Amino acid sequence: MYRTHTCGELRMEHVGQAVTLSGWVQTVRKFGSITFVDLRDRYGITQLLIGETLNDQLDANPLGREFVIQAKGTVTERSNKNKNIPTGDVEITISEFTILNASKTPPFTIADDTDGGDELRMKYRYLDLRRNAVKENLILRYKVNRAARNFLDSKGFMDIETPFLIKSTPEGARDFVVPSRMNPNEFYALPQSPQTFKQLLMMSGYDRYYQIVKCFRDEDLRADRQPEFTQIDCEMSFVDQEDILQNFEAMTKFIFKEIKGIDMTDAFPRMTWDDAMKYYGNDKPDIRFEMKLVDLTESGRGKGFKVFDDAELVVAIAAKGCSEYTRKQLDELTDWVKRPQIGMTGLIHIKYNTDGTLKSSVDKFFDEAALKGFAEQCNAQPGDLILILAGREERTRKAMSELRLEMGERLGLRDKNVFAPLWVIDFPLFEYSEDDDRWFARHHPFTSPKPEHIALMDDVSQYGKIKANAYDIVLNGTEIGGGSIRIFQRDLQEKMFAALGMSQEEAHHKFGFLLGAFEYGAPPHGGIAFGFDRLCSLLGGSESIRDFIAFPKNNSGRDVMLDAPAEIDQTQLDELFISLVKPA
RNA sequence: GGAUCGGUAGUUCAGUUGGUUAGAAUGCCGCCCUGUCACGGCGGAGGUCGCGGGUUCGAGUCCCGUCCGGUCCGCCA
Repeated sequence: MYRTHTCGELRMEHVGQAVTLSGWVQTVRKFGSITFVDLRDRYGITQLLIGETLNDQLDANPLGREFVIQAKGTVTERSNKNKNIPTGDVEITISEFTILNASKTPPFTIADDTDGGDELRMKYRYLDLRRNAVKENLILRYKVNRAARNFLDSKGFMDIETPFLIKSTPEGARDFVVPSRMNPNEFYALPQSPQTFKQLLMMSGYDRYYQIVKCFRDEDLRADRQPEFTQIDCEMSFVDQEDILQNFEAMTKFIFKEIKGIDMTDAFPRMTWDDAMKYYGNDKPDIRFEMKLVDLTESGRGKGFKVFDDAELVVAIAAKGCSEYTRKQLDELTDWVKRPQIGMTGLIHIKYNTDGTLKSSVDKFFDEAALKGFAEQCNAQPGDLILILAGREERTRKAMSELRLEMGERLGLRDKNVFAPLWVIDFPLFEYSEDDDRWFARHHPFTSPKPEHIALMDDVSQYGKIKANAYDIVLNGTEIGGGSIRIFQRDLQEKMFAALGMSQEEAHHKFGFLLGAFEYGAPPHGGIAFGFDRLCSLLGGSESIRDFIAFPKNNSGRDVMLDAPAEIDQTQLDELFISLVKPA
């Protein structure tokens, strides 16, 4: 038997017991004839006391960091207790120890405050995973997983697996593809989500389905995006949008209660997509703070200020208590909006001084009364700073959305420990792409239009006005989930494909299985999918989902530990009838 | 595809307008130490300054290219 206890469980009540522990050497502290060893495993750290009688063995086989050892001894009360660790009242007086495996000196210290940089920790991820900080994140992930399953199980949802080797779909993200050896020159695709399968399961009568499942999208990465990621994927039959919102609001509350002990008693606020865009400039508002966007396009015109007169959009925010900003701070903000990622040409400010006077960078064009008018529109108070951007509508709204978040950050209004959920509803069904000169499904092609908007589908000029029964759940400015009520009638689905520029033949070729299924009794249904990794990172207070994935990939989609992706043998290529073309 | 920041000892970093032998902390090795828990004391080893080219009497430092990593834009139904 390698161990009788773990390194995290011995207490005063165990004093006198003979125990055997196995684990990793965290540190060795030698004092001449006695030696202290901190022994670590997943459960904690226990101090070993190696006395004089074992000195010869210790001298012959010195212990180093990360050696795996087994130690036998007696639980003893410490003379000097350590209040910082749960096992700090006791130590094990060792009578016998065995080195099970030696270790090289690790490239970085396995400690809460490691000295290792990201790159090194990723290369030696198996060592990084020994660290408390990372371990706690994986434990959190496991707990969120359990909580979601417990909730869904209790509501009668059934976990059903769906295949990973499927067919490439035309819309959406780029697919990862897998060549088929048995079907030369043909490829599987890895699922971007189990979307069509879960709909088919509804048609098969499994009216409450869920899966915590990997999805794959071959797009460029970010701190919160991985090429393979995990969704809590759900679908329900015989439900309308309200049923789904209620059910998954309850699930979110359950998870917060289980994981954070937070009671979210109030109903989640709901905001239409139109309002989200208007007041926050994006479809995932961070509502931990107000600072809403105010449209000054009309009121700014006609005063001879060319920047406003020529702008498609003039938009402002009022930053609370920032009227004392210095020239330097304002210049810095101006540089911030001029960065290529934001792409504005300038920033206009109005200081609403505490004495009630107004001072702006455009005094030449706007008198005190006009400035006061702006201030009133922005609901600004003396002491506030009004920031204004003007230009092309889409870019300007986006830039102001970013500036709002930046100001929120600077003013400390984005507290990680405050959780502000909301539903964004009534998304547009379609989105126009200038590049492709055609309409795309904003959510996906299976999303149902609002019934009262179905008639508009006959007129392309009205496409922009059609709203969908689609919804996102947003937490602190991050989309943590989204879904829709689906189309379940063949004719409407065909209409949808047609609207997306797909010929009847093409639609049948790509989605014939789904259209066919609609003809054999498809129930009304809808669902939602939560971004599991993001949810975990939010609950764990981190910006990066990589911290919550045991073996994540880097920015370039590489696994630096495995050094994947990698070339494959010519034999393998031959089997797959694949020949390679060198990139230009 | 683009922007931006970084790459110097095992590790985390410093390194001035280009100028003597490239430093610190920590880790590692050796010796000492019976109550430490960030142990302590003394001593020691440890460098292809990412790589290639250029400018210069002289490059860690300046220029060009390239590779690697972080963050972001585009992209991600």
